[in-house]
Amino acid sequence: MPSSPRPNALQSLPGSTVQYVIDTLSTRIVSQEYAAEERLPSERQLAQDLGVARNTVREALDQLEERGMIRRRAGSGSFVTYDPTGAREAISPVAAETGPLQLQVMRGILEPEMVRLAIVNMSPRQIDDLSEILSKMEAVQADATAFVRLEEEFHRRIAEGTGNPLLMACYNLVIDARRQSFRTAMYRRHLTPARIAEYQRGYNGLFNAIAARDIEEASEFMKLVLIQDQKLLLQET
Amino acid sequence: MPSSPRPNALQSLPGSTVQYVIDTLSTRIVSQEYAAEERLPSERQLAQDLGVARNTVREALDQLEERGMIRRRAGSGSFVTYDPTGAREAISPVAAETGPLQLQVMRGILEPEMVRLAIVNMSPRQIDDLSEILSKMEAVQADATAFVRLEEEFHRRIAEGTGNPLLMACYNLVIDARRQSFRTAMYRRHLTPARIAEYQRGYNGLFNAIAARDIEEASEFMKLVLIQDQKLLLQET
DNA sequence: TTCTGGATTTGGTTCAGACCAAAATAACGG
DNA sequence: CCGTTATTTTGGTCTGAACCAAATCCAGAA
Repeated sequence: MPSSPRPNALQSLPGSTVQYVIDTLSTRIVSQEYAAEERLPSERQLAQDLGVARNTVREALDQLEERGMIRRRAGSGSFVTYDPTGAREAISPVAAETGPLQLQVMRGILEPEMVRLAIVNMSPRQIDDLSEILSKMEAVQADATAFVRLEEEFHRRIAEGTGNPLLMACYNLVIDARRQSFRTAMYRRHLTPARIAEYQRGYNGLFNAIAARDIEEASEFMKLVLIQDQKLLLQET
Repeated sequence: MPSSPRPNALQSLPGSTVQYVIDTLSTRIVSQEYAAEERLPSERQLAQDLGVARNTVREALDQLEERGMIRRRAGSGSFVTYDPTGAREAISPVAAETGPLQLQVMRGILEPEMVRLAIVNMSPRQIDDLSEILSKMEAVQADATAFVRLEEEFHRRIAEGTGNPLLMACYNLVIDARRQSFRTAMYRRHLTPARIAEYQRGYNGLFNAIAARDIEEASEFMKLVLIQDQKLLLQET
């Protein structure tokens, strides 16, 4: 019985059948028929329900995944990652497929060298700007989200301080991935006031080293912050 | 008759069979086995030649199309749109404003670490592919442009070997900048056959170190190639 | 020769089925 | 009650086949 539960989708539409599945599913997601962060039916189930082949469902899910509406885990299922209520920022495809560990690896490569370059290139004015960011960071008590935003800005300023456009472009990708990681992995859960204070000490030391143009010290502090991030990462199961 | 011209691809590799087709075709394109702007064999033909299903060939072509290496016209065929001479490729804004020195700095940061990661992540198949590129590089006598293209492909494969999408994305920016730099600075002026031979020795050592999974050795060879590039750079006024 | 119309080739889409590997779940033994 | 093992579920990949529509090719008519 391969007949036709579905009226007809084989007409007129651009890339018709797959598009039909995409439209159907994305509508259900946006309308929260499939709630955020919850599982949607298995591919085989969807194929049967919609009266199409599993292949077709897969292709539709591929595109939804690229759009950042769902996330898939082999053996587990497909999950909605679309938050209709919240700030909907476009996530780059790279960020989406970068895991927390891969992010840490990349940061471990870039950041220590980046701060070295920044130190020998930053103008006093840029350092002043940095200190302003630091002040705001030190004012934060418990607002994890605000703190992470400021961290991001702090890092971005350091990248700018290198004066290397290629490095800045690369680091922007890293920042995107980091923001994405923060959203999905829910760092904030573990970013307690005590830990924030710990980070503040790290960044304070980092800034002082930069202001003093102490390259090795700054590089070490940069690694320290990275290690703190890693600890936070390991807190999660 | 559907048997196996190709040894076996059904093992272990991440997305293996499709990847095999992608690698095979992109290598042929880069090495100009399929000349620029010319037709490549039909999907059905390729499927038969490579011993895979047409579906698989299609998926590979999809990705090559996304990379901008080919263009397809229904009823007509698939055509190479990759110009190894670099005549009219869109240069990213970053590449445009990145200087040769800044490029070298960035490569110095990324490449030695990249090859480390690649060594512990590359599958034997990926290493085989790498050796194939190397062979083509060693066959080059005096064609500087072709050699640089192959270098680029060699590096790209190493970046892919890390399995880190974020790193790959970053390194793609580096490659763009490098290509741009090559065009403007006219490396080829100084890329004499003698120097090409020098590079070939460097890459040969690099590959052997990778194949032997000798991390430190590989990292050193990677730096060596970089230094050779720097020398070439200094030749220019 | 030129034009026209069908046959052929080529990419585009969908289907149905098979097998794999990772994850989750159930069953079992301590 | 917990830990371990077997089973099932789920996404991931590949195959082979069929049909469509756009381009192209080619033979026959004007």
